[in-house]
Amino acid sequence: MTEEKSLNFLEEIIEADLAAGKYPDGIHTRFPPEPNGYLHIGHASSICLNFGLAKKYQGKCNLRFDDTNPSTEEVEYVESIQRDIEWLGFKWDARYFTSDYFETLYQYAVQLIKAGLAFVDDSTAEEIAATKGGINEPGRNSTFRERSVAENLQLFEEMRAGKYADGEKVLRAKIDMAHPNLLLRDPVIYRIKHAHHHRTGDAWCLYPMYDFAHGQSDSLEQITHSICTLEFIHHRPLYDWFIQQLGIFPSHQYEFARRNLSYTVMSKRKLLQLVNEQHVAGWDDPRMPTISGMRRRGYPPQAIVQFCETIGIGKRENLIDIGLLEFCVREQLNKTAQRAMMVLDPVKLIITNYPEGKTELLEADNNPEDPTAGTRQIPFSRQLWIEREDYMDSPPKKFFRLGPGLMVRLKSAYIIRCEDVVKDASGAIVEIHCSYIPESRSGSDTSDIHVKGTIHWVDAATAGTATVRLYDRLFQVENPAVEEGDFKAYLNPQSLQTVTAFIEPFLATAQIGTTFQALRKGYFSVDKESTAGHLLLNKTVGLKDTWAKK
RNA sequence: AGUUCCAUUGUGUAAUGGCAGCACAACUGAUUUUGGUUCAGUUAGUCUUGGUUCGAAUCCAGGUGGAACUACCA
Repeated sequence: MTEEKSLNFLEEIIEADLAAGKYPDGIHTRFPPEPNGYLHIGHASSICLNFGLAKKYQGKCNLRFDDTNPSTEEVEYVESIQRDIEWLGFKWDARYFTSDYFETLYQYAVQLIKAGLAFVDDSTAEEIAATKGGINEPGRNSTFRERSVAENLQLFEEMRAGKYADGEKVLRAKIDMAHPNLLLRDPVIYRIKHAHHHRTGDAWCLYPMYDFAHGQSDSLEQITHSICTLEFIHHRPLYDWFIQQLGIFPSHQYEFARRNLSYTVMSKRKLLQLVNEQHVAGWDDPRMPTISGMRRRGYPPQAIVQFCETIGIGKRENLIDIGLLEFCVREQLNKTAQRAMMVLDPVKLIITNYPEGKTELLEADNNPEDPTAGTRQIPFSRQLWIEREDYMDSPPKKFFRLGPGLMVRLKSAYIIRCEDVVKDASGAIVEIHCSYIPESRSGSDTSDIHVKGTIHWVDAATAGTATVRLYDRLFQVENPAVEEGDFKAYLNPQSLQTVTAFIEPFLATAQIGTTFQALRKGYFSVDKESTAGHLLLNKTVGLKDTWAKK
């Protein structure tokens, strides 16, 4: 018996269906984004679920763009969505657009009209809302509800032909105005919209509503398991009703709880607002919870997939600790990232007993977690840059760095002892003077001195510079969505800080998109706007820091 | 208030009538030329009240708490 991973509730349903022989041709899922925004980490969860389930059970998964609302949908979004799915490592079996089915859907509507199950309503949107009733009162039938089939057919045809203005008429399903589920109170299924569609152009001025398009599209593609988020649970009776009345392939809808991440927002409306009002630099700003933002920040796709698998799926409200995502990112990067030294907040360190003008090359591991990564050589000389926070005038106990008389090892180099500091008029430290121990050279240390701390450094003579964007959480509160007032009031003003850092020489040629670990400081990724003469880095995530916590 | 859904350590998720487990987080300790990694360990949970049962996180009933629904958005 091998150890078996427990099943989530969807896997259980699928295995039961398969065991019952319901789907001899295998299961078929789909990922159905609306091309009206960029994909975010919540979508990644759905992508992993739909594509993952298809793969696990040797089924198929389609990509279908749910493009029934031309006023918000754009080609730019279609392209970004495809790019993101591919980057995550998934391949769709077929790609469709709901707009591919516009003619079929129109014929389905005609079929409903003929069966006396749909009617053209001349009421305004306000009138329809007013007669809808509420959660505690039934709605009232529209005065147009009893039009003849012939009249409905003719009016619907005229609607398609463009005879009416936006909002003048709608097609509604005829179900039950007293139904406790508000969605079944004669829902609107077609509305007039004289708008240019990104794919069908001006061929239509009539567009189906989600409820009249989604289930039928699933059915046309023979989707067996149509997985969506919890808020669609009330739509399921409608989904089933259309399929049943139309007598088409019975796809079934299943719902799971959307994933929420702490310290960010996940609604496309809010993300769009952040972009439009320039609180961030764009959909792919590294602070955004979008797939493209995470890619630009340096998150490896495997980390996102691992995260989605780790959090699993369920049906309850949730707020997942962003720390878990960061753990997954570190876990992936730790195994693969090139190591390098970079000083973010520099202070000059002078090794007083090291000869002026001398430079030697020292050997350093490219990745201690991966012996095959080899080593590289880094220059070392009398003047170095070290991190300002690695020195303290009066250090507390257990501060394993520099202070008056204290010793540390310079990573891959020598052990040094702090002898003196030079301060300016305001008392700020301008230079730290140390002596080094020649026989403590890394790899051939015969000094027999053991120090607690090791710090990173960069040779001042050969250092390059880089502009580094340090990112922090986008919001100051755990769950901006539930706070009072405008969610933007909770944005973290410190979410982006830019510094100029010193880097060891080889980093200057780092390619766009590569992510490396700056020793002791975290992971950094070369931004797409980086140029040969000007290195631009994004902080991907810091290292776990058990010292800073104290 | 009507309908629907949900409730397991701080967070997320398992246990499908039979030992409440896993991951993250937190905390100890060991190792470490990254206060990283790795390793060993600790803390901490079944919303509540009844019922069924030899036995309930699981089944039933009531309560409590939370969420969703009243767009010509998806």
